[in-house]
Amino acid sequence: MPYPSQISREEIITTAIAQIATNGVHALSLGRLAKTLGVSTPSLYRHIANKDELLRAVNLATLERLFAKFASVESDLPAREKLAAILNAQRVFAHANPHIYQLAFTTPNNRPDENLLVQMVQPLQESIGEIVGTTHALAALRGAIALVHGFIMLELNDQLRRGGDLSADFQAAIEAYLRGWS
Amino acid sequence: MPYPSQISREEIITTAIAQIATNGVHALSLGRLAKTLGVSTPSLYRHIANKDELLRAVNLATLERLFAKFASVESDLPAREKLAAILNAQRVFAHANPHIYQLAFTTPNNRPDENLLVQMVQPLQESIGEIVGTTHALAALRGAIALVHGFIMLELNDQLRRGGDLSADFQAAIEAYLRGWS
DNA sequence: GTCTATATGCCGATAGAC
DNA sequence: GTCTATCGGCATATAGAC
Repeated sequence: MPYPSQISREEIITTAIAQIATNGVHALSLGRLAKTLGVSTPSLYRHIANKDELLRAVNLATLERLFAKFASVESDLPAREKLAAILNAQRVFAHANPHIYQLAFTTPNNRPDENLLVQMVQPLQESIGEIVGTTHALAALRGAIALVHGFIMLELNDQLRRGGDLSADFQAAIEAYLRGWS
Repeated sequence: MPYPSQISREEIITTAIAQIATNGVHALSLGRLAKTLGVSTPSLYRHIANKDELLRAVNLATLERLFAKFASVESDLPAREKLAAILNAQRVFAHANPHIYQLAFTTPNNRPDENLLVQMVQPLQESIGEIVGTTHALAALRGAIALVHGFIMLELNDQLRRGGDLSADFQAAIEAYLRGWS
């Protein structure tokens, strides 16, 4: 038995996610990844095309996890509460997985499939539609996502440093935004 | 005249900005930068401490340029129009300088001085205060910046791909947000 | 104090043997 | 499907000429 290692693509992706999660994307090198898995660097290329393709797989896994959080929000809540719960779930997820979250939304190369994204925001769009009506649903949806994503990005990059209760400000901003559409 | 090159720190920063602006941060290497300037790589270290310090200088220049755009907005406009003009100026700047803009707001290492940022958003904060009152000024300011920054980030990373008029949606979202605070 | 020349040790990636 | 060997490029650092 000359080469007993027998590595799998899933293993590679999982380990890559773990390394990114702890120290950021820059901490992920194929050399370190291979060493952690107990194989040599070139062996990885039997399972992944290159580093970009690996990152694309990482981002797909991230979006599926976030999507699952959206889908698990109590579906028979009033539209406004359900919407608030979804938007809050995104922020909670981002704070629990800061490096992973930012990687998924800021790398233009590793963009996932469009259909997945549309499917992902489906629960969001439905709740928004109930509140603002179908005419302005897309604009209102884009603004809501922008508000949530922008707040998260500013927080994760330490750009909101003037004290106060950031969670309270987040809630207040969302409530104001939705009030404005009513 | 053995060493006629006579390079300056300003030249280095300006050239670095140009290289980042055309092809992104990843396109900036000190080797290429030195070659463009007609000197060897180690020569750069006489003017900059390292690459991170250079990027910090680049980001400072970016924020000063953006700050200038804010300050040049007609100051005797009604608060609401002035605020809309400032927020729109940020989006225009970001689209004109996508790589530079994202670098300035997404790298945790190269964060600029806090005082500068506070000073930068001064015109913004004043307009917001006039509209929503001083009690909620900070929360409203954070939400406004989050909405604008988030929309920009989603646009620049090609995450808003379902057609429609993105500029119109941007304006509508901001108007709704401000309405909600009134 | 400015430059050049040179060196170390990473990185992603490829070729070819087993 | 794994390995060894190797490539070019990268950031960084030091020695020494002028």
